[in-house]
Amino acid sequence: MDDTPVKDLTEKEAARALAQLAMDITFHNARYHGEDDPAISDAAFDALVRRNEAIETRFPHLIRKDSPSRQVGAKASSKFAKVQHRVRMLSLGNAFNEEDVTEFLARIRRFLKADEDTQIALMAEPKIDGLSISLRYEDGALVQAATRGDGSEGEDVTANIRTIEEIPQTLVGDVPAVCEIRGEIYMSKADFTALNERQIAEEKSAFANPRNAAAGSLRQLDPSITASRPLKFFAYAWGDMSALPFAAHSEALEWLENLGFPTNPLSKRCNSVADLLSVYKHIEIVRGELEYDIDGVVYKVDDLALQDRLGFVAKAPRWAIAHKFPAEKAITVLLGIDIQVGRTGALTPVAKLEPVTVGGVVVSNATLHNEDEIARKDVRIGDHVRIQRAGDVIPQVIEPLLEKRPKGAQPFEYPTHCPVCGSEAVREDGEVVRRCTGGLICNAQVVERLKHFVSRRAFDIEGLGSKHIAAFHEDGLVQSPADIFRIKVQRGALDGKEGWGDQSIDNLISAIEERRTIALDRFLFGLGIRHVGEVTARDLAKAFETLGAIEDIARSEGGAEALSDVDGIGTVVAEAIVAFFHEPQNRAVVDDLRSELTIEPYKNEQTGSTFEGQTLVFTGSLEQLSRAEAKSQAEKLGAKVSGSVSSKTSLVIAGPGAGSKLKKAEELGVEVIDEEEWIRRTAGSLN
DNA sequence: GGCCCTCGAGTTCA
DNA sequence: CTCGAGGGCC
Repeated sequence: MDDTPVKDLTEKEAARALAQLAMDITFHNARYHGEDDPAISDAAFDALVRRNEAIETRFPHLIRKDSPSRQVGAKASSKFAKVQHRVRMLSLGNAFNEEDVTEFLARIRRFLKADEDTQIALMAEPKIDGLSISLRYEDGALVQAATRGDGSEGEDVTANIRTIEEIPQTLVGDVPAVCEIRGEIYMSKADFTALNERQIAEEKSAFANPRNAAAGSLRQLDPSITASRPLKFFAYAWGDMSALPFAAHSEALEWLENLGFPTNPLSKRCNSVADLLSVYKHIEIVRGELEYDIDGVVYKVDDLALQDRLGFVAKAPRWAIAHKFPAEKAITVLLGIDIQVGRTGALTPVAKLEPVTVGGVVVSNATLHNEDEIARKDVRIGDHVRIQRAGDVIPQVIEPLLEKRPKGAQPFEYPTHCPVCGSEAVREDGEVVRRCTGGLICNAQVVERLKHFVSRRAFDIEGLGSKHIAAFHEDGLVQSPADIFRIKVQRGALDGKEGWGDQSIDNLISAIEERRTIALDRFLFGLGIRHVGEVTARDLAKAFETLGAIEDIARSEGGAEALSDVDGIGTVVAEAIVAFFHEPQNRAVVDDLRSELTIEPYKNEQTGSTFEGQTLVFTGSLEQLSRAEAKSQAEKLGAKVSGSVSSKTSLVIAGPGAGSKLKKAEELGVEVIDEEEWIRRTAGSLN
């Protein structure tokens, strides 16, 4: 401990000292409470606390939010603070067999326009079954640890992470000013078993598997409990970095190791599908002997420059994939088949199962997808069925065991009417899904739409989850989405209701108020227009920028064509949008919402590029770039990519074999360039 | 007209 | 996570 007398500290030194003290005290506190051997003596610990107090007394304006003096007796905050990830935390696509892996590499080659002879190095590493975490170091000091959450926003678990021995509190040596190190927190199998024995001895409930034990341990509000749980860590990725001191994934792993982070010893560099598969097989063989659970092997393109070119698809990178081990299977009895009604009226069958443990989790429901699926598999109520957890998560019925079929078991008769509102349920030509035609008279549809409206990717109103919104609808408090924003006015209706105290009502109301201003893309997604999901909603917002513009287009003559000019929107989606905005009930809902809300126009990113705001059309074949890559480049530069040439088109990039689009561009006098020129013009602005 | 890639809409359990 | 279907290229 620095022992400069408090009175001699400059403000800057004091601030730094407080930061360090906050860290140290939290750490030692956890050690003290959680382990038999505290790292320092009680006297030394007291000295830290006293010094912290003294500095705070002298510089009250420097008291930190995470000051230990505030935390004493104040750990009751029921949740962890939210943390925005500066760089999204990824999820991965999956491969389930060798064919998928071959296809993964073929896709990469296609995208990069690399032929068979070009070697693309990849890293293969075990996929640890734990929890992803992001550790932020500033000037070498661990300042924040956040869970993955939904990938863009996680929870602050810094205090708990500080109790994990394997995670360095400081990075020594010449490291970038900002380093976000990412990896997996896990609990070893042996520690898990021991923990469960302890839990049982203390008459507490046991954890289902090491992953849950690790998750439960990390999400403790009291870091001392986390400290008592033997959590471990493997580093394998990074987020926000002020500089990248490596150019390949393999180099990154070495760098991480040199900084003192545990990295997985089974990671291996590969040059072909065959290499990848042999690593996979090896890991599969040693899997049982590893001291931690893994659920597959991750393959990543090694070269970061190539990763950068490959970019992302929705939430997953094109340059990585998880090759999953075969799912664990189990046999149980099909007790019944429930029919659920979704927000679009889709009737979905759900299998009710005799509870059974699969992959460490008790499963009692499984999806049956649709009518045809039940017929194809010929599963009947009363059958013994084989089930598995697909990708180790979602339970699914694989097949019935015919030899065990009870006598008289009848094929399942799919309902032709909605089980909720009784309206007819029909299958459109060529569609697999049977839908309730009740529309807004169907309670199930109304409730599901409301749930969608408040869901995380739409309005995301904290404290107003699907259960609450369903209850509010049941009570007649919320009929249509806009009613949510009028709850404040009727707060009396909530008074005295079970589970709603003054404080929780206040919290709910302020959470609702927070969403009274909403981004256009979230708003559009929340409306639940058929075929308009998160991505299409963003594309629409990007293309038209305001709700008014979208409504005008949709209601105008030829609106569907105008909409389908947007890349990614075709006739079916365009017509769904047009239909939505013509339907009087929907218009009423939208107008009602508009009177309650401030809808923020979409701000197209300022990239400073000359292509910003332009509409580009690629036509003909491209020789150096793949179309997908060209498109992602254009978008990176803030341009829109359209599929057809119109008066709004700013530039056409034409390759050999261009036909009608090129002709039209010439007619309209739109500038046309070739691929070479495109590459030249974009060269400086892409990194 | 067929194929590939993406997206939407459905799903479970802790 | 999976499936089906829409969009767009070839």
